[in-house]
Amino acid sequence: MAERSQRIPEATVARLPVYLRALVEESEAKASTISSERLAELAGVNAAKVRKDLSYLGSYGTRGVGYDVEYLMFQMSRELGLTHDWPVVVVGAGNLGQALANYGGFRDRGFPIAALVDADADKVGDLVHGVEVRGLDELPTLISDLGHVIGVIATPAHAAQEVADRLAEAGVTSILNFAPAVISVPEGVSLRKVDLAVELQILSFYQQRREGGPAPAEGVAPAGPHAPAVS
Amino acid sequence: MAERSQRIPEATVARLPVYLRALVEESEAKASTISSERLAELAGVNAAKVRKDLSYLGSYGTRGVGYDVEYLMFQMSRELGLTHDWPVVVVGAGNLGQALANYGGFRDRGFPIAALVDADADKVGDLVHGVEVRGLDELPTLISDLGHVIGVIATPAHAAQEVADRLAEAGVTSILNFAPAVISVPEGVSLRKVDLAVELQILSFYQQRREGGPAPAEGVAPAGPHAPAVS
DNA sequence: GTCCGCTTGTGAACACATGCACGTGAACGG
DNA sequence: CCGTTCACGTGCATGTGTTCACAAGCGGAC
Repeated sequence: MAERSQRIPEATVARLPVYLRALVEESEAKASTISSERLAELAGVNAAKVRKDLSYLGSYGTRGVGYDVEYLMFQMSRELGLTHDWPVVVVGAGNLGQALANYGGFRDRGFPIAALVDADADKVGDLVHGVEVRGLDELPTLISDLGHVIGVIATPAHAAQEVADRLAEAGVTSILNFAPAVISVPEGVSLRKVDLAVELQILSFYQQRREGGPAPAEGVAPAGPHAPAVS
Repeated sequence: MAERSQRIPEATVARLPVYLRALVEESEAKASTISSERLAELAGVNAAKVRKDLSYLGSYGTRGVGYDVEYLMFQMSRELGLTHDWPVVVVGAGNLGQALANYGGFRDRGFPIAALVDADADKVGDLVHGVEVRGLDELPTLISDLGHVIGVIATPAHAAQEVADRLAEAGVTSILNFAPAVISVPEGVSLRKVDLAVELQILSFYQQRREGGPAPAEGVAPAGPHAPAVS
């Protein structure tokens, strides 16, 4: 097993970081081995899923015993590409962009904020948590200096697609989009999105269901004063 | 059809807000009808999926023509429970909590920040974007005053589970968790999570794959420069 | 050396989601 | 009034993900 190039299902990939975090906790608690059941509890999933997920990485467990915490952590970090830091370039120095730069959690987890970029000339030169804001046209230089980076889009929606284009053009192949807009990227570029308003709306859907289904208003003309503008 | 209580698949629910946003854009562009193909383009999915998703809401389209933009927006808002505002209570007035309070995008979309809560007595009383920071023990009062709210956890990981417990106890049934921790909630409470570090780690996985698979280090310690890019 | 209990690893069944392909019904032109 | 065109709605096949259940294998006891 441990077929190096075997494809790992997307759903599994998304859970690996959660397992890793649980392993770190368990490691700090001085545990040397961990069972799939315990790991499942910490990760909030069921044990069978843990075993299947881990089996994609290889047969790193010992029957009757469990998994060696340190060894599994190491293998998982390696698989996730976390054996070295990935510099992060944040585009958009507004509220969110600044909050991201201020948040120390990224550096601690191997994702140092290497640059903060904004289109607004007034912001260029400002210092945010020790990082100087750069102009948007410096992007290509920055990125070729830094090597492989992860690009984060924290701009208003209307600017998101252009920023994505520029990032891709500059050679960035991993992009995390916080802007509330659907953007497209060339083949070979990974894109993930985090849309806070969408998350709230999904919660709204389920809450409203629990309360007895959609409002009864049925039939009549679409015109009239209805829902608040939701964009 | 249009069976009110028919279950809508989770994957579909997660796309509805994206469709809604696209519809708002299209509406602002003065379009009165829209085809599944156009909507698919705007939402970044394929047309068959759009039609299947919309069919769960009811047969609101017209064959040969498309969907009436305004009417569909209305029905979708209703289904998502967006016909009225949902006040949001943010717990944790650190970096992220303050950024959320400052971000105007939520209010515009029907999710006004109604309260900001923190355990740190030094922060209580501060004003953040016009919202006064309250103490954690005021939570029950706040929530019973506000009615149905959405709770947002923006605390450090170690505090997340306790905050979730307190929110649930106070009657909150929709929680969005930003803390990098797995938390559990009672039956009947919806929980969604946004974990920025996890997103970055997922991107790291795919980027590292593109570069030629995990570092070869099989036996022991990591370290050392990794494989060159293989594009 | 053998047995026993424990936990992994995985085949198979099931559930869920996606995408195709085509039937269906509405609008419109002649 | 009929035929053509268009785009929706949906049955079906395919693919992806989850869960169950159990054989296989390891470690420890004796």
